[in-house]
Amino acid sequence: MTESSKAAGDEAVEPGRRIRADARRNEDAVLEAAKQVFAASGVDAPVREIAARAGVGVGTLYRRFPNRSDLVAAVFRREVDACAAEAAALAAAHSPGEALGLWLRRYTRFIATKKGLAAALHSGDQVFETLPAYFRTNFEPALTALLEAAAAAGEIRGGVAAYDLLRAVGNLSVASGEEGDQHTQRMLDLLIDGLRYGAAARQEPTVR
Amino acid sequence: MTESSKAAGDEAVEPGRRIRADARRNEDAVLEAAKQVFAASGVDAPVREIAARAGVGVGTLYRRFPNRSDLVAAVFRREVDACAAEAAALAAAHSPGEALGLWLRRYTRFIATKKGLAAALHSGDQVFETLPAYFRTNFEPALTALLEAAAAAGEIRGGVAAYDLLRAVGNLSVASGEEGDQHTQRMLDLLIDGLRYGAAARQEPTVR
Amino acid sequence: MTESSKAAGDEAVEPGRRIRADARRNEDAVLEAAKQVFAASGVDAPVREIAARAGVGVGTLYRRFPNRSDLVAAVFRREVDACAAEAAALAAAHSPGEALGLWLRRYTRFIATKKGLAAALHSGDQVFETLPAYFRTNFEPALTALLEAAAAAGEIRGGVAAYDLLRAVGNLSVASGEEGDQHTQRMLDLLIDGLRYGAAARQEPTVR
Amino acid sequence: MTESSKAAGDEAVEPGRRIRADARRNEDAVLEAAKQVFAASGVDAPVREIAARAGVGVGTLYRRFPNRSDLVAAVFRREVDACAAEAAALAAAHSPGEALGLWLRRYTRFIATKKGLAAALHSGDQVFETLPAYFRTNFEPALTALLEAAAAAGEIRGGVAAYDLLRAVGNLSVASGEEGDQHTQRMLDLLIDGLRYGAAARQEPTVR
DNA sequence: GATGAATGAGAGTTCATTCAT
DNA sequence: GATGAATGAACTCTCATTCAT
Repeated sequence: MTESSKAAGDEAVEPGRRIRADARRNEDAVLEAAKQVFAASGVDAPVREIAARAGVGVGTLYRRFPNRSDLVAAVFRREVDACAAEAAALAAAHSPGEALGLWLRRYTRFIATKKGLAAALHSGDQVFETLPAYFRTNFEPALTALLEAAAAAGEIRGGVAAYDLLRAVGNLSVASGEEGDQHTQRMLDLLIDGLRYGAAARQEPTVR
Repeated sequence: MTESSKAAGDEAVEPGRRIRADARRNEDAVLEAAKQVFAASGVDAPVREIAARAGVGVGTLYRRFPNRSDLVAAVFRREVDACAAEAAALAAAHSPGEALGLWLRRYTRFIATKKGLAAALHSGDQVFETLPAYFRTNFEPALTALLEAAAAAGEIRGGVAAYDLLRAVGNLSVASGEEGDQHTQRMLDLLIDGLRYGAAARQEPTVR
Repeated sequence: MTESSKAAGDEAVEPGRRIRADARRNEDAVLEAAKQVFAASGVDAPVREIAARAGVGVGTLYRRFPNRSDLVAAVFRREVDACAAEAAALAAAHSPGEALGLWLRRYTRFIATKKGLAAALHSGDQVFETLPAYFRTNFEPALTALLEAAAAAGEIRGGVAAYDLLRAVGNLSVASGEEGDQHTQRMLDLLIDGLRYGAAARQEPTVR
Repeated sequence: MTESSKAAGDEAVEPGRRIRADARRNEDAVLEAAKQVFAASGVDAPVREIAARAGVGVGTLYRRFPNRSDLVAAVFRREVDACAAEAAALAAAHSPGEALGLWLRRYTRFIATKKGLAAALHSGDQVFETLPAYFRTNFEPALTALLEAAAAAGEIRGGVAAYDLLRAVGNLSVASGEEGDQHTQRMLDLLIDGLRYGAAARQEPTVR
């Protein structure tokens, strides 16, 4: 691992700085706790509950996330990162078609969580404005890679725009809230079947 | 005791009852106020705000709606009633095709409000459990009537399930939240055009 | 006592209103408690402490005094009222000279309390802007009456401006903070002696 | 263990001691920062603000000043020292009369700051009990020297007690808070003029 | 020794809910 | 019955103080 990679996120800039061990641990704990609490009680859950679950004092939480929106945004980004990162992992461990299907299911679960944040995201808070772009910037390339691999392998048809699929699956997930996950799964399966349909016929380079 | 016909709704019947006039007035005022406040500030809005807008004391509000969920459910039902009732009115005043289009737009506005209640509806509160059934019981017949009339007039194709359409339009409305009403309108127009397509050809009994 | 006197402060405007019995009692209790707590712990004392001493919930306190400055101003006015009102009482019960001396001592104690509010009064809060005028409007006539009576009785010289004396005594009280009340008393006695000096020479017009 | 002479003033003397340079620097920085912050935000200003302005960690501040009162007292003493020290400097650089006037103005500014500390000084904290004596011990000789020099030069009358003048000017400054510095200046000028009055005539030994 | 991350008591403030009038 | 004053639990947020690094 060369120095050039990774760069200096926001530390290591000064040589004397370290201490980060426990600080980093705490930040992780807070984000994980916040994710869980947000999912269980909504983004308006008491700060204390998050702090308690993370095993830190409220002061620690406030130090890192002065506003609730900062915390919400951080949780959102963290989940986007985690979900997007799985695309590569799945691609490495499964056939292109399987990887695509598995990741879309994974993405479905991400959306389920995001639903909880929806109200907050539309609150007009400055902090949230960059989130949609973050969403697209991370998910579009990840899904595009999966789609292209599957298309190249002849497992699905080509010519499907990643963003369209992201939105479609997203809407599906949101809309089926009342029936729960099963409905979403059924619709998702249908969609994937749709992608598969005609895959052979379009084996040849597709021009759209 | 001749005044036994005092109606039966869900109270009265006994002779001693009167006061109904202002009591009913208060209840109406509270529901109307709650609808507005819920739309503006969400279902977690302060009770006081609702009471103030309704021009009653908080005590009065609590007397009729001991729990917030009672009030939320009552508002929901009231809006379902109002929206469903308009179907007949529109059918009487317009051509079948127009009536259908106008009512679907009206229904779209209902959904917009309902969106605000969504979070609460999924809170697990007992009071909310009967709401989906109430929704379907009222809307399905109303829309079915409109559809059948329009089909009979040859303005749209037949064979469309009212519930499917209710859900489809509902999902459309919810999913397009980010782009706003315009998006919903465009999609709704498209849908209605779809219904119109092939109307003539299917004039004869459709076999599916 | 005729109806015309006293007028309707801020109630009785509508016939149906009363309830005020306990509300008034609470307001008095809060003001009295605030006076004591401000004196003991300064105007930044915890709201809870004041509420507890008054025997009311914090909500009650907030209901009447949404901002701390509202409470501070109310306490100030209440003390001005009380102190000014004593002038007439003392005049009725004592000789003009005695009444003057006793009231100035009373005023000295008022200033001692006001000292605690001084910092707050200069905070720039809008609510405090009318206070100096309130101070002068109430105290100047009260002291003027005492001075004129004493001068008319030949007990002190005439020609002393009430406002000058108010400020002089005020400064005296403030400035002697370190030595405490005794110093203030000595200086006040001196001042009163000064008023008496030459009274005889001006005796002429005196009719007792 | 030959370093038994651990002691003397209150540190140093022993060979092992060093670090003094930066330790002293830190203490100075803290006191200077505290002076500014106290003046700007009062003596209840957050510790962090002082530490930040001083460029040290809060831990360092607490090491040297375990209690806030220690810091307040240290600032007070430091300002007394600084103000008193200027007397000699001014005497060396100006005529006796000028030096006196300049120093009294300087003292006026000291009082202005002290006003901010007044509330704290009366808090009953043990640490503050020695402060009045410290005040007098340092200022009285300094002003006495200035007065005597000016009297000897025939620029002012003799027989004025330094302490009386210190109190008089102090009270003037405090009492004129509402009108601001201009009032204080005018009164101070008047006072100095008063000292000058009759200076020549009293050149000879004054009998009081 | 210096640093600043962590802690948590405590203060302000809101608002659901009760209950005297 | 209606009203709204009173209550106090619950929340957010700040900051003095401690202590691991």
